[in-house]
Amino acid sequence: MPATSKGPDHTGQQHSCNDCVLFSLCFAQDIDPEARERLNGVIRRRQGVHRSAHLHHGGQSARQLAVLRSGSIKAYQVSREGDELVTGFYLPGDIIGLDAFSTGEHAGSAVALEECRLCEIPMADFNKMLGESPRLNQVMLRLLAEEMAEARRLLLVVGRLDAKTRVALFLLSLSRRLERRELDPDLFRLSMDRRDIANYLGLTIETVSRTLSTLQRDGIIHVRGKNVRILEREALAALAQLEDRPRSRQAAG
Amino acid sequence: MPATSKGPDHTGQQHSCNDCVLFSLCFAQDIDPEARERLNGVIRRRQGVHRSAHLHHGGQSARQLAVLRSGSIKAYQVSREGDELVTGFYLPGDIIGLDAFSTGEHAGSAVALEECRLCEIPMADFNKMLGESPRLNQVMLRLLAEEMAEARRLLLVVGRLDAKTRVALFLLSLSRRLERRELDPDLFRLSMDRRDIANYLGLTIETVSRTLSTLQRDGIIHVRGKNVRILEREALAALAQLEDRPRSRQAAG
DNA sequence: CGTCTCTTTGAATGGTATCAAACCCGGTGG
DNA sequence: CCACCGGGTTTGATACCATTCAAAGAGACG
Repeated sequence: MPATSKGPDHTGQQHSCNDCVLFSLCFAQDIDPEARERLNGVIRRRQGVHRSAHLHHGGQSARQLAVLRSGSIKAYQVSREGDELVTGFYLPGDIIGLDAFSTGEHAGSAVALEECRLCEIPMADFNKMLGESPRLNQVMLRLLAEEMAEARRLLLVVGRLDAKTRVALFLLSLSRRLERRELDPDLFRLSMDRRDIANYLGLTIETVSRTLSTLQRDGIIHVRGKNVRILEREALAALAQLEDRPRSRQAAG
Repeated sequence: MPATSKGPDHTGQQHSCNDCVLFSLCFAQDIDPEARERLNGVIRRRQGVHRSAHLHHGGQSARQLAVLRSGSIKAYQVSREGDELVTGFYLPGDIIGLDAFSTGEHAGSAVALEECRLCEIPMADFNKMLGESPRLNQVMLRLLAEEMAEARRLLLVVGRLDAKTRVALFLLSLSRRLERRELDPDLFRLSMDRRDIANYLGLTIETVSRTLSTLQRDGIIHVRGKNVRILEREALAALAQLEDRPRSRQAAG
């Protein structure tokens, strides 16, 4: 039990993963209790990470791994020409910084979309733990493979589906993730702006806006600025799934 | 030194990674000599994998990890609707089956595009080795992170660039990979058909064909069926890089 | 020398980008 | 309190590129 008698999370004061409200979402649940104990010793709780603050930039050598505790974060990469490619959005419980595992340098950047709190694990400590715990390694492999699968899904969405389907999938995906975090899956706030959504989906701002307007006109959702309410989940899911799909042909072989 | 006095690779008879001509490309170069020794004990050399033969199907539980020794392989996933999504092409030295690390089941399928030879490592043996060698784990993490980076690159290509740029990038990428394998980077054969290329790039067969024709008409490449010769690498690279980039380019559905 | 598949080419359609302008909203200062 | 901003968002008109539909050409193989 926590030594502090305060609430388990709102204070940001608890010092053990075991007491964390996010425990069931965090990778810490999957490692041995002893490893978790060690983790507690090296984790730095950080709060007050404000909007537009960067967790890391692409190319930077990775100083730590982070788990998001509250708020939301945008992951993106910058091409040589200077334009941005949004690769994903992190929600509480998500782990940030896996992209540095290949080279030791971050492949992309991560920036807070709103006020955030984090658990940071210094890379040196983490690497030491990796060297000693095969179990932890396997958990990391699994997480990376999952992120991989996510990237592949996005590939399908971005490369092959029409605008309406992309937006529908985006909303549903977000809704599902919120639900897993025991938040309202039908009424939520988009912490990213239209530009980020458009970039993420491989569309333009105007198309995203138009598509949202269309969905609203059809009574499927209600949008007002960043606030979204899903009115007809069925209809949205229908759009996302069997919207007459362009291209994509059958397999050979 | 090999006991057999034949050539190092063409026979497929050598029984040690140390003698393999692909050693410098293979992940085996990165692990401890002892681990490599153990690897040699469990590796199954397999040849005569013919065109259209599957290495594994999506959903199948992973029986082994494989390293491609010769030939080429197509990786793809199948959606519920039955259509195929080509996620990549493997060349000699590439490792196949990392997608099974999250669930133990393959996320996608892999099929030979031509006659292939492989080194197969039974999953049971490999997992045991993983449990004992943190170094091997790290190598796997790195490989997975690299495949991840590759997927992200593809995301950029498929979701945002116009057809000409996509095709140019595809050709250049292939060319570079061949060069690393000490093959001619300017004259090669596409082992995949137009449908696979189109699917991989998120385009239609016709568009790929037309684009290749245009590149030929402009004197940048020479194409005849599956055979490609790069005539003006500079021009091709120019197309791939600073082709006036739309904010996002996506086509009709 | 047919037949099948893959590839190329042509013409028309259509979805999305683009260009442009209005709108909304929070913040600021008069 | 209101006018004035400036950013983000929405809406409209048009252009363009890739898809689609259609058909001819080229290879592989019996």
